[in-house]
Amino acid sequence: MKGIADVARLAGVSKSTASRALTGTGYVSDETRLRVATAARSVGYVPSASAVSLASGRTSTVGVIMPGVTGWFFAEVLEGIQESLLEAGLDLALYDARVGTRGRDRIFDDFLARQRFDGLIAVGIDPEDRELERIYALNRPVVSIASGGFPDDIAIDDVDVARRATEHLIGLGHHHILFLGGGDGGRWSHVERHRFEGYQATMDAAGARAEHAQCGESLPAGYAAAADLLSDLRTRPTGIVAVSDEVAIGAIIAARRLGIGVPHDLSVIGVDDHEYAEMFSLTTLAQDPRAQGALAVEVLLERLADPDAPVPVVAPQARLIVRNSTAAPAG
Amino acid sequence: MKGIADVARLAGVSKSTASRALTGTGYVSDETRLRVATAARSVGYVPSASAVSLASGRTSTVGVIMPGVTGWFFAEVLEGIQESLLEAGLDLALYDARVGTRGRDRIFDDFLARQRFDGLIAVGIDPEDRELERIYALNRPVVSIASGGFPDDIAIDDVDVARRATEHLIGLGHHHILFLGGGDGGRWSHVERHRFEGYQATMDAAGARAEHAQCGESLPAGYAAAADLLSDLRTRPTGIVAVSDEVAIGAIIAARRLGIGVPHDLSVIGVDDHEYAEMFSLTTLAQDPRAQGALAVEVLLERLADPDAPVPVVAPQARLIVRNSTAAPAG
DNA sequence: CTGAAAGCGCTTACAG
DNA sequence: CTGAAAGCGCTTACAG
Repeated sequence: MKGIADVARLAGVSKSTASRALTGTGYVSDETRLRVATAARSVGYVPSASAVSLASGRTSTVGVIMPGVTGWFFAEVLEGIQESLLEAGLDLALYDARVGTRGRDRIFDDFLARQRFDGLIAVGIDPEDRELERIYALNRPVVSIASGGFPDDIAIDDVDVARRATEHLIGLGHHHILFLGGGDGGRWSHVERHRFEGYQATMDAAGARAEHAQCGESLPAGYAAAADLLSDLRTRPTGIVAVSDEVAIGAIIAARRLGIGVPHDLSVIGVDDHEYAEMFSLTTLAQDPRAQGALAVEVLLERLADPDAPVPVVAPQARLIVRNSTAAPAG
Repeated sequence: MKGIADVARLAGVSKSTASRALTGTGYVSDETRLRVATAARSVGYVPSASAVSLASGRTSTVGVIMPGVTGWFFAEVLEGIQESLLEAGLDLALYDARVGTRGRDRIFDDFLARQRFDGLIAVGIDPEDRELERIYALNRPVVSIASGGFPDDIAIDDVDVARRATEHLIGLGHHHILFLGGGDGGRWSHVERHRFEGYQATMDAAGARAEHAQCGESLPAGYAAAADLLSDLRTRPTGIVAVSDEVAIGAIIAARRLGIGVPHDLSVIGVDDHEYAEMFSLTTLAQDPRAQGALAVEVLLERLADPDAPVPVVAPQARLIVRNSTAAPAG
């Protein structure tokens, strides 16, 4: 392990000058800078991360907290974040705070307090009050994606998205439209809640009756819930607004199993533009979670550079992609 | 920010004693230990991670390097690792080294060298020679899961797993069995290669002709490849050994679309026991990636505690789960 | 069992 | 533009 002292000696300068040359901070003559850089390269100098952190107060790492990495949205966001971070030369500390786990409590009680990061990106964590307090107590820049409780949240307008999805079905002539998603185990995430509200308001405005079937946030959950509600011919809707593409695709698979044609007998619309959306011809409101992750990094870096300058967040837009899972109702 | 000096002062001891009491290292009287602990709690003492690292040489973080977090296997492994790490009080530094990205090169060239971790877990990275060298140059404990190139890899026996899958179909009376997976874009991962070998050897032994269709490692890829190869009646196999459940499920969906009954007209067997396996009644060889992640952490911690004691790795076992995607061939 | 002192490897005012 | 010195906040021999 060669240290900065070795570099300095080799370049014939002091450690201070070597440090300034290497970090690009403070005045150094071009000639000296070059000599130091050459020396650093020739000894294979890699600064000690802990020494840099201790002396400078900066960790060069960003913390990411999310409730699991298993869902499509979270995995995509995480990759988007990671990609931008690698580009910026920053490390990523992952905190997987799945709801209801002991690990989540430990993260909020112990891990965050260690402050092994300069800033934090919170994704879809729907924090409880005490969790939010823990985060603010860090007194570090925080950027949130699709999370309740934070200002300037990076997220598509979930109310509007559900409104557009519902209007799409109404525009096709549907009246009996059901909202599938949310309320699983009595819990609603912020995202689920907002999407349901958008659906409900649109149905109200159209003079149609809102109807809800609860459902977990996964493809098998959508499958199970849809299999259930579609099996009764009398109560079967002609259209489903699904809280997400995973749920929508589960519903499509269930419908096919029951011999219910999509879109002939049943229209299904989702939100996301999931990796599988195309192969299921799913009409959906596309969002780009990877880009949201990249945006979060960008905003965080600006806040890190200047904590006082308010960085305005441009809200990501959802885009309607009409495929072949929606059509006018039969008859 | 209260430091250890504050704790020491409050407890009426020296910093050295406070440190020993807090870290549990070296002799301290029980009474002193208690007083220090109380003092630490009362001031809300949290040790500075960088100071601890610099002084002790330990980072209390584990690096995890994997080619993306998007696949089922990787996401599950990652959650298994994270859970165990949280339990052990260790941080997780994630390095997402997707094949062919600039990020991957930066990880191997720059990020790893910073050594911001005490040990590394490599998951499914199929390292090139120079990448492997970079890792060994770190001179830190490394544990690998489902990766080529490392000794003591934690993985199910992929050759054997494919053998068992193939024998399952042969035992049901199938002769025309195709292997779906691997070779996408000319690339074979170690896992794909091994599974194909197990399939091939079993077919050879049974005097049947091995047949391969290349396919990427995802559900839509399995769907597309299967849609292709199943559409020609004359060449259609009666059984498919899929490289993974995602590919197998894609194939099942494709078969259904084409009106090919599973398992009546086509048997499909996978490997994994994916989250969706049950809803597709998929016969598969189950593995538990979450447990593999936990095992990797366990092994790594032992190696960290005593780098010389060779820690034997108990290979995870795959378990055949017969569901309803496989049956005797029709006719 | 405890404390004084050195040291981990950098960065950062400060003086020149 | 450069260097000497202090300091970041701990841990760890070492002496007692």
